[in-house]
Amino acid sequence: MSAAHPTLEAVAAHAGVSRATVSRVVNGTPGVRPELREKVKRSVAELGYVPNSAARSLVTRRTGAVAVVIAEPETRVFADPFFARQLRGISRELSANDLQLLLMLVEDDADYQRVGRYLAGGHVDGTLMFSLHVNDPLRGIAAASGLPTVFGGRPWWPGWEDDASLVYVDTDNRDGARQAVRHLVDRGHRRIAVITGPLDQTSAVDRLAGYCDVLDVPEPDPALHAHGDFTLEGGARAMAELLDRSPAPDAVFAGNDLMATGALRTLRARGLAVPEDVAVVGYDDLDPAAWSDPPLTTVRQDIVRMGEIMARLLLENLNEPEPKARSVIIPTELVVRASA
Amino acid sequence: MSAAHPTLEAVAAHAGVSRATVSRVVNGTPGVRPELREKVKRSVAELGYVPNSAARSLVTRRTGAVAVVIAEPETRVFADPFFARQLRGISRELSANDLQLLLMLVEDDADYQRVGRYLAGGHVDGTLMFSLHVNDPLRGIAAASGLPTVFGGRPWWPGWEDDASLVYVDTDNRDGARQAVRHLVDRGHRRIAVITGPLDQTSAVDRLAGYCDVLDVPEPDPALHAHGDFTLEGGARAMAELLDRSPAPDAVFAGNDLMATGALRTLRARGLAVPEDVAVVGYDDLDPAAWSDPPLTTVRQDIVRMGEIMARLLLENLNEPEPKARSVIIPTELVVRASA
DNA sequence: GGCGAGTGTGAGAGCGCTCTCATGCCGTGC
DNA sequence: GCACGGCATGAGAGCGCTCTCACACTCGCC
Repeated sequence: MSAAHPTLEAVAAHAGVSRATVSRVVNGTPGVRPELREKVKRSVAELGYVPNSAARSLVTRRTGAVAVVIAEPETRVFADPFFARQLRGISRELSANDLQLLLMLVEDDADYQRVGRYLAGGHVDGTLMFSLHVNDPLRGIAAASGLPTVFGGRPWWPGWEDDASLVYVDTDNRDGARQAVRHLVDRGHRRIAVITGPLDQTSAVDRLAGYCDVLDVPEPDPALHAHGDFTLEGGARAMAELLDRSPAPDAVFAGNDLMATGALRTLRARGLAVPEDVAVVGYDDLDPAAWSDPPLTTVRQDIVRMGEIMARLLLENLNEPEPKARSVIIPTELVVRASA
Repeated sequence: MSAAHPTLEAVAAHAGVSRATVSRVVNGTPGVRPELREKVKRSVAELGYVPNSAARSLVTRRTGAVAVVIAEPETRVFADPFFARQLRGISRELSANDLQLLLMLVEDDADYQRVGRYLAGGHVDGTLMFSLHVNDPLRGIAAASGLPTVFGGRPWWPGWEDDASLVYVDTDNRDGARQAVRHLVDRGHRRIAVITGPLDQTSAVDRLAGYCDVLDVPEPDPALHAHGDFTLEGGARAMAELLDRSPAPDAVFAGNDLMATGALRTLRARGLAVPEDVAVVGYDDLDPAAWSDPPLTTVRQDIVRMGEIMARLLLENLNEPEPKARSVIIPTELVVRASA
């Protein structure tokens, strides 16, 4: 509990130099004689000096903080460790660059307004935004704030492709789906069905597109397409629907592991063997995928890395006034287990 | 992209009053004629004035930010939506009070140092800390920072019970376990086994204590006690161990849902019926508990609320120089499903 | 030996705000 | 009619820092 917080002034007096010199040493600005530099450093250590960030950012116009805005429905945030992983990656990268992570969870309209005001108030240097909503206000909020922004997940609003200043990071959902479906094709499956997630989310849409790519169709055969909602129950229900059609599919690509697990449940209930009667592939490779019975063949995406890259892109934009960072798509990888 | 950020000065000029008056209006300080107050408010709105927090906190010595420090092994943070929920609760409460949430994830020793320096630097008004580690450095870091601090989860270090200034929030693990085991007893089970989590975590220890309470023993019967690690595999293994002893248990209380699910798997593999041959109770009531086969009887804890209460206690300590907030234990609730 | 270039250091202004204190105005009471 | 208390307002200092600019000093060169 040293004597409160010493100021620059105090350190300067202690070291017998001017405030300016101490400032230079503290900030690593060149142009200070090495011996003086050492002396100042000793004083800093001795007094336990820590710069006052408020005073600093008052003059530098830099806050040293980045806002992470998450506008997701509860379900999604809680359903999987997605955000925990993402935050881990972001946190790593930011703290390596001495930036603070300000977390803003938005739930209702009032939150959007609060976030908007806060960002416009210049309390942070940049933002990282997460949202799946088709036409989320975050896009406008980010623009209005004038802050460098990186989006998590491919955005989806009218004309986004033409917005050259837009930077986002996403995993390669489309290619992941391609790998999954190609695997099924390679195993000799002919009637490959698809259970899609909510088609107002880019991840679900892109995975469906990958499925179509491999089968070389513009749209899925309605007989082989069932709609799920990324939940286990939805997957179970969709699988039941598919089985009730004839001829029944001999393989299923589910939009995520949860739905794949639901499908497995339905198959077991009907006495069908996996993968002999029906092969199943999931998506995400969350822990439960390996625990399912049989263990799930699925697509893995590196979420921690996605967070790191988002932070890194933002850092680039922070330092260059002219944003030159471009969006990044993170590759995905098929993990083959017993279910297909 | 309005004309940069107007200052107090600008608003004052626009409204034809002094800086001091604008400040009074912005901060809601009484003693301004209503009509003047209105006029100033109009100017604020018109110019889109937002106070500069750096300048403000430079003079008030308040930062308007709270650090949330999470020092948890990856596994734990990712294994369940615990922290997402927790953060949701904290975030709600903080933003309702116009406080920012600064998230600090600590992974290695360097992180501890960084956090220590940061907190000691007075960049935040208070901290919320999470750690399960027996002797986590966070305790010392919190003390050294001199900041109001609330811990998440019962702390566990020598002499913590005598530390009157300590404030923590936890769920009532012990009573939750009591409810679970009492339920098994009430159903007529006689040989009730327990699968514990890692006994260097308070939650695992407290749940074991609740088990002992109901059975009225100082320690679990070694024949009925197996060690797990809060993972599915661990639960499966522990269940196998228990079944290999004789006489085998007719019920199992697992320290969490993951281990309970593992136990179910082993039981199914051995052709035993649940709950007829062996009843199973879990703990946590995460989503997968309801999806298991059969659905898990388990203990629910209100994690969002835990976060809210942590934030609320911190707020009290922030405003009262003399900490008077006391720790809070959140009640738990048994959820009866098919497994017991 | 004098001059310019180069380098290291200090003085001082000012970032935007809060808050104390002085000032001015009104109404009340004798 | 004058003194006084109370209330609304403004002037100004100062929070701790950065950064520009002026100054001092050293060196090399003609």
